[in-house]
Amino acid sequence: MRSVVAEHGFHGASMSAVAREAGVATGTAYTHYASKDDLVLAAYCETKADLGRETTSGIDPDSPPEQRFLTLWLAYYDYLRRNPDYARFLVQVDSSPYRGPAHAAALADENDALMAQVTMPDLVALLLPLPFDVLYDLALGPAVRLAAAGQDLVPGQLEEIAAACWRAVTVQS
Amino acid sequence: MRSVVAEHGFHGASMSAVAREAGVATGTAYTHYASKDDLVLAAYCETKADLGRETTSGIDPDSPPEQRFLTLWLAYYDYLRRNPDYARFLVQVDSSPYRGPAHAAALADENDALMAQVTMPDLVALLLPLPFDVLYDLALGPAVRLAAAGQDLVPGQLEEIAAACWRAVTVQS
DNA sequence: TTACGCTGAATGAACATTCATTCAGAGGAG
DNA sequence: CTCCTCTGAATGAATGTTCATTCAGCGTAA
Repeated sequence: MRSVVAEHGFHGASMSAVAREAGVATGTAYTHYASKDDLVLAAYCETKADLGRETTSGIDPDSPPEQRFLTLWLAYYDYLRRNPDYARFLVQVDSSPYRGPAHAAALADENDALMAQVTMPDLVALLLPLPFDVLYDLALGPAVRLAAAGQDLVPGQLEEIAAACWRAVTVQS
Repeated sequence: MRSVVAEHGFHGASMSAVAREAGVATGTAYTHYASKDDLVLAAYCETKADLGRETTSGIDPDSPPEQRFLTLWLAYYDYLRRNPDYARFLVQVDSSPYRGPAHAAALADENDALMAQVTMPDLVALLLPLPFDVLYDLALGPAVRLAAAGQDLVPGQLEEIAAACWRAVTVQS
């Protein structure tokens, strides 16, 4: 599902196309998922969970909030740059009507390593008083979209952009 | 088309739904547009053209580049905040497979007031050497997505975010 | 043998597109 | 003015296609 949506959008992501890509028969999808929506949501949750796990594991919990954010941002970009289909899938879900249900399902999953990171009080204290979705869009959203665009950036640029994202969502001292 | 896509996504945007929203019969759409894709592209071009025109008219060409950018950014947000359907439509096109054709069609339209603004040499000299799409995503993309989210921001926050966008796409002195 | 997951053709709903038909109104003749 | 004809945009039911979903049956493992 992630590959087909990444390549052809939700338009071109028929269940038969998804099953073909997965190397199984059309009906097999329905032995694992109740419906197409269910499959989309499951793919979203799985992707977000993997992403959260992979990108938070290398963060030193004792470093200052800005440092933790920058490490997370770069890990986000790096993981999605290596899995561009995931990035393109996430971007499309997040700007479609699946966005609401998908976020709800992802939160319900819990065990979210990313959530644990971004709700640490010393970091929260620095954030602008905006809804979580808006903060995400401004802070980590650019990493996802940059990776989805498939544009290679030199390391120095990446860090500049990550720093700009940090400034965008924190109160300026 | 813009309203229906904004509300229900490309999924829910059947030609009959679009025609109903427009208050005409299904077939009438085809007396004006060759196909559904043609209608989507036309809606995108029209929206982008309106947006460019409305948001660049108040810019003082003699002010410094950063000032011009900030004025443009705030006008962008303001116009789309007043037309949230446009914002939601643009966001969905820009992360779908329509993105490529839509950008090509919008550029072919020319007469683009926005293009004239962002290709002024004194501004270009300050920008990071990145593809135009990437710069747009980092610089004005947040204004579109913020407006699409429908979140009201206090003026001070807006200007902070606009400034962060400027820093994200320009070389840091 | 049973049990079970996988298969892919079959099904009916929904879709984009077409086209025979309608009809408001423009324009010319008387 | 009235009457008649013509025009072409608008109509919406009909068409053929594609889709999500189902299910009877197949192969395999125990």
